[in-house]
Amino acid sequence: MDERKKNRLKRNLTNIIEEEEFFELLDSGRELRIKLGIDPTASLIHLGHLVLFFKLREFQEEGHTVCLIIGDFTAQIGDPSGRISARPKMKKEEVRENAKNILEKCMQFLVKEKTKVYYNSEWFESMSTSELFELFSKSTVAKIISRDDFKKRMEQNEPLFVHEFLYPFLQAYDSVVVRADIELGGNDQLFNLLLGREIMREYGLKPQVCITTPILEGLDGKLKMSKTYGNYISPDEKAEDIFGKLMGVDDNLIFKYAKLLGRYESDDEIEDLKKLHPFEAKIQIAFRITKILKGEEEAKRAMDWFNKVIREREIPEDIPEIEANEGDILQKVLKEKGFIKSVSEAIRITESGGIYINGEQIKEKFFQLKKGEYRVRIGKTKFVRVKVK
RNA sequence: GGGGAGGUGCCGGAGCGGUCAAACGGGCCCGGCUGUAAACCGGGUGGCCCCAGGCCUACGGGGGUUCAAAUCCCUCCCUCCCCA
Repeated sequence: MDERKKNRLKRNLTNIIEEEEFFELLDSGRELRIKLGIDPTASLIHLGHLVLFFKLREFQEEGHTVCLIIGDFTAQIGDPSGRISARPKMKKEEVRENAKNILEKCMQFLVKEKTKVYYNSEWFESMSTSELFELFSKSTVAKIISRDDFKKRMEQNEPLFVHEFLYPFLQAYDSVVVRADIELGGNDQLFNLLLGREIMREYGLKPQVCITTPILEGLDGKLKMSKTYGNYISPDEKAEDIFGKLMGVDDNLIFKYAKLLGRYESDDEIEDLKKLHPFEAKIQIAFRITKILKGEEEAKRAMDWFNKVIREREIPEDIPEIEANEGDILQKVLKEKGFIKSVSEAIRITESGGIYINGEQIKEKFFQLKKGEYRVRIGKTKFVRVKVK
């Protein structure tokens, strides 16, 4: 395999264990099996997942096969990686439903013919207790608790449940079942991946190579992007929201987004972006990522929307319309129609100057509607047309 | 099995008989500024009532003491630590 291709596969990886083995595999000319496990703990995917999918896709483009493991069994246990508290256990039906959605979404970014899908309930549901204990006997307690996040939990007197403690074994066993050549994961998965390597060896298999991608920080700029933290961008969202949220990413962090999600050829391009005015750079990156997710047309529309609605504060044409009667209180109408969650909230927003009628800020806590048509803005991004009879 | 600590709003974390819809921080919302839904600054942040005021629900669950409880007592559930 030529250097350029190798470098592409190697780009954006934080760990390759072991690098020598990695290149040996690539040079072998074999069609490799690249494993990625996803626990369907939520039914959506976000940019954090996409970092992984984009990497997998690069392997597929070189002719390799992706072994996608839907952790429908492990989702019920909950991966403790990087978490300070235990994940609530999930119901089977919920997991099944999530699994279906997740899979569908994954496939939008992967090459179908080069993807093998496995559900780990296939082997764990029917595993006998003796087989299970056989698996647990392959490593030691000392080894497992040496994990950083486990140590932290214990130091901070946070509960660490036994099922969480055992989780890594199950993930490792997945690798045994699918005979992975390489397992990909986020950087915080490194421990789990490495255990897979060891466990495979214990089962007499050739140990997998472990590769990791950087953790993508969410919109808050601090925590890992995830659904539970609510700091995510999902490709399912409207182009406008994706674009807008990207524009809200911290000026410095956006370059990481560009690097991991922008599908640039090399880091030189990222360096060039950094030379631009921060705003200009962010616009370009937001556009590029939105385009990758939603296509050029929608990306253009989103950028246009951003310029008009957010920057110029124009009221968009295409807004929801509701009806009201003369004499109704605007704030109450907005609550009833679901634009604001409570009347108290509506009044609060009014008091802080967040409600505009036809472009003019209103001050009345109880704004009485007269006949006519009003274009109402609530805060920066919510609009309604109110028709009063 | 024994001993100790603790469970508070979206989250972290004060409060330990009234002045508590609950300090402080984070998050979120609104506003200002601007180059953006960045950064920074200011304000707000249970619900209901046309609301400078009033009412209703809230401090793990249930019960009790008291004019009055997040704060005291009983009981149940949950977590952490130490010893065995």
